Amino acid sequence: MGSAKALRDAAIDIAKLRPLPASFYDRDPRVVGPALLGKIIVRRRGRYWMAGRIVENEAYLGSGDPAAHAAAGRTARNFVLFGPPGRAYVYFIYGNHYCLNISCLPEGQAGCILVRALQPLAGLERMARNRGVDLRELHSPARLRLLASGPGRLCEAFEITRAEDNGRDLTSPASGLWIGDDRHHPRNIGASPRIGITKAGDLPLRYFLRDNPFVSGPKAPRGTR
DNA sequence: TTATAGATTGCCT
DNA sequence: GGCAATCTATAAT
Repeated sequence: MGSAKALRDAAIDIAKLRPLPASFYDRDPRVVGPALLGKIIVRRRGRYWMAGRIVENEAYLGSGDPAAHAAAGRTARNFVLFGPPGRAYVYFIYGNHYCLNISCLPEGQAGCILVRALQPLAGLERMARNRGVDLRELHSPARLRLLASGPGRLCEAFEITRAEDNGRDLTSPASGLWIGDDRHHPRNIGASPRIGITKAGDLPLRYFLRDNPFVSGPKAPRGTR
């Protein structure tokens, strides 16, 4: 199968991956967002594992960003945002979906990156099972986009939940959910307003890889700049 | 191919 | 009680 070959190819790359240190995230989200494009999220579940390249994300600032969950201050829901950098902030939305964020800035300062879309690299069969996608249709580009193109979709594909993953340290492979640097530095980064928010909708804080087919949205990336 | 509504839970006011 | 950093099915073009 082609997907089996893709898994083997990706396995070689994953072995070389080095986890991004906490210092990587200890910066302004507007810096971390573009820097995270091209980086690889790895999920290990026992002897199974999955990996995907970050192709789209959004920056949320602390105070001064009315669209951020941290805008109203620290609560039981968002306390991870005020903790150390490089931790998973997972929240539940619209009664159906989880979304994965990564805390930025030093402890005491809120700010994060919302991961919006991944390009599946390894473990495609398990992602397909998690997402209810027919394994026999994974050769179709349109079907592949259903795996992890969208913040809710990628959490379902990677088995990310608030109960299990909120607060998880993403800088250590031992945690089973971490982000690696393959030293691939993409060019051609686009920016646009953030998706699905009602406040501060004009700020261009959404970052994506231009021309990458796994960026979320009906077809082409909405907005450019 | 695009537009619209419905689902469904938990957080915050 | 209202609403949300979404996704899917269904309808209409």
